[in-house]
Amino acid sequence: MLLSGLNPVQHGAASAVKGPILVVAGAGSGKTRVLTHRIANLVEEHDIFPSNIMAITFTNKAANEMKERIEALVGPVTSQMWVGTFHAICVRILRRDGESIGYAQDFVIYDTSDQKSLIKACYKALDIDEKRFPMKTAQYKISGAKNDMQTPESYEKINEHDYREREFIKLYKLYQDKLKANQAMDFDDLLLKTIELFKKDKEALARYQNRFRYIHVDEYQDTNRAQYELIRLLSGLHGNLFVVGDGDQSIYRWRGADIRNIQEFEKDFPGAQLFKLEQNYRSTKNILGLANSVIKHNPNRREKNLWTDADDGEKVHYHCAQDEKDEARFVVREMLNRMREEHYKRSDFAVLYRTNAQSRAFEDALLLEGIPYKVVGGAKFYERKEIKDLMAYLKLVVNRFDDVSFLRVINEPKRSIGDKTIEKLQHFANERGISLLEACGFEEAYEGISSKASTGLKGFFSIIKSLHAIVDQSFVSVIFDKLIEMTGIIAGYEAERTIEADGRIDNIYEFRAVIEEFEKRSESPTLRDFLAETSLRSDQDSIEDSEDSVLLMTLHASKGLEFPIVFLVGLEEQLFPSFRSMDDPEGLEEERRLCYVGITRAEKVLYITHAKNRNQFGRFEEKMPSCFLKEMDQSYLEGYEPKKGLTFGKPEAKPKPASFFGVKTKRDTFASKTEPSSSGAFFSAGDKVMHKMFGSGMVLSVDHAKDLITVVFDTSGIKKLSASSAPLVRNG
DNA sequence: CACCCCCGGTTTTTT
DNA sequence: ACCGGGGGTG
Repeated sequence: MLLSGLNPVQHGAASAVKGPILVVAGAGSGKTRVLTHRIANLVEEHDIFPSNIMAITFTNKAANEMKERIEALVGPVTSQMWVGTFHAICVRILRRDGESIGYAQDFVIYDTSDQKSLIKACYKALDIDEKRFPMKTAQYKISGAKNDMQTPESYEKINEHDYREREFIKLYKLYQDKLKANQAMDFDDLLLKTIELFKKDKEALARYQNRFRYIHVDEYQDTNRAQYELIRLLSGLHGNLFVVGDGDQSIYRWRGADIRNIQEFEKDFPGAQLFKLEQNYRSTKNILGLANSVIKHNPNRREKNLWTDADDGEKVHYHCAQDEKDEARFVVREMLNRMREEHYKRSDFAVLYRTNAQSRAFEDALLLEGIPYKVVGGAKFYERKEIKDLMAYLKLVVNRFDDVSFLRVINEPKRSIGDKTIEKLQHFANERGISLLEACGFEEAYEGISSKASTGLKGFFSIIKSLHAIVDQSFVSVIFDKLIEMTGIIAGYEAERTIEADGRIDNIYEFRAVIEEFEKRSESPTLRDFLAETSLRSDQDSIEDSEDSVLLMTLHASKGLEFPIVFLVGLEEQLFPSFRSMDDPEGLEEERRLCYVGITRAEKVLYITHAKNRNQFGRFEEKMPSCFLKEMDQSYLEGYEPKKGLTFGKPEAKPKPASFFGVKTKRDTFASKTEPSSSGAFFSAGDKVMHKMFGSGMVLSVDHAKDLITVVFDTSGIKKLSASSAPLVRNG
């Protein structure tokens, strides 16, 4: 009954119970359906306790959706299941059992920027020249070593005769020691430390093996060695491992994902059953045909024949634009037409690109037409300085050993504490083998430190101490409010009286709203859990289903999603495929898989565009069409005339000077002011205005330097628009 | 000794 | 956007 809606292969996969099972699931073939039905089936038909089930997903959003879909099938059974990402599940395990490997419950998680700060401190201690050995390289190498499950010790053994590696080995060792001293783990550590725990503490391993008798892994093609090892350990006793994936959609090789995991599953887990889902339920024949024609250029892939019953649909639309602005204008024009003539909603559209920097042109074009949009990832909320500062404060409240966070906020806001004071404090802490925060608790630490700086340090210490005292019995929002009050952070920004500072205040309030939302939703609304959840948020997690906005995102961020109409943009050599991947064949294959992922996100309509000229790396460059365009089977395309498409005309507009990162330079601002503005209207705060999409509203602020106007609309809320060109008129 | 302003460098993809 | 360095000020 439960499985009656499935096709025969789906049915076979979902009804299998014991042993290792591999489901090779082509794009849009209903893999989530199979996963949810299989879990529902275990509970309903085989009386497996929900608490014996674990499911590992790629994002938290996917985890929540999976729970909802299981409950829709068999009722409220998921509260005892563990459904989450690898990282979230590891945190859960380490919170309970991390003590066996020397980590207290209150360890903190370092994101990439905390990691960078720590590496910086190591550079200083080891006197490594950043110019000779860039920090980025070090960061990349450390992560690479960890993804390959190399500890500093094992890495040293392998490379002991390579003198060029000596410096890195020292760095890696010190980095790891400092993480431990700070009671912190980076993203990779979450996996490695869990493995370390299981290898060291057999009793703990047996407990988890006995509890999780049925383990599921989604997106198996993107697991790395550590993740592979982890599920091997977890499933080692009962051997019921159900993995789902598609080698053609493996796009995280650069992050350590090992495509061999899925290619060699049957070797790794003898006796595995294999199911191949090849019927696509998502896309039209034209879209699917195009996707197949691209991916077949990859050698070394498991042969697969994805097919569909769906209609041919429209041919895939190809458009060659003059430059990135023209490309964006074309895309937005098509959206407006489709909305007007075919009544598509804004949320039916997605623009997918290779690099985050490409979003700018589309944002500008959408802003101009007043179409609400959301950029997934990109300039991230949690990477804003004020948010990172607050996170650092909160981390320190939980974990007094966290020197990285201490250094970040000890002088934020200004407390007259500079390099010299820090040096003295650091010296004192080093001598005693204690953390910087702990050092603040010793009278002797203040010797030789000016009274001004001492006052600052003591004030800071007492804030953290008093918050730490209430951390276990207070709501996060209460701790947060006290923090804001005691540090005077908002008061400080208010005193600045600049638009920039006002923006920061807005962000802080938004952060507070995030906390409240967390408190309402979470089963365990502790500060510790809030910090972990926030650190492990994925970009996809921020997509809200209810919001009717056009979505802009990278191809990587689009993994697992689908949209009625997709614009796959920027198909140019050096951009997509990326210039960094061109020198190695495996890199190019991964770019091709990325292209395949992009095409197969589309349900009904797909547009593919490229620009003849593009501002890239601050230069206006002529671009060649992507090799992927040439690989596409032309019979699925419309508007692509190879000869015409391949010849270049002179760029229409005179190249403008580069403005790096899309931030408008002074020169740009000047230019835009002298150009005739479409509305010509000048607004000021308090003006009542009318907008053609958002209706009536009131101007909150105008920033001429950034050409931004902030308006609160009666029905659509607060929007930031282009001051010179948004379709706004004064109203009354 | 701390603070402030200006400038230059940095983005392929991310948990 | 953010970070760090350099140089001037208090």
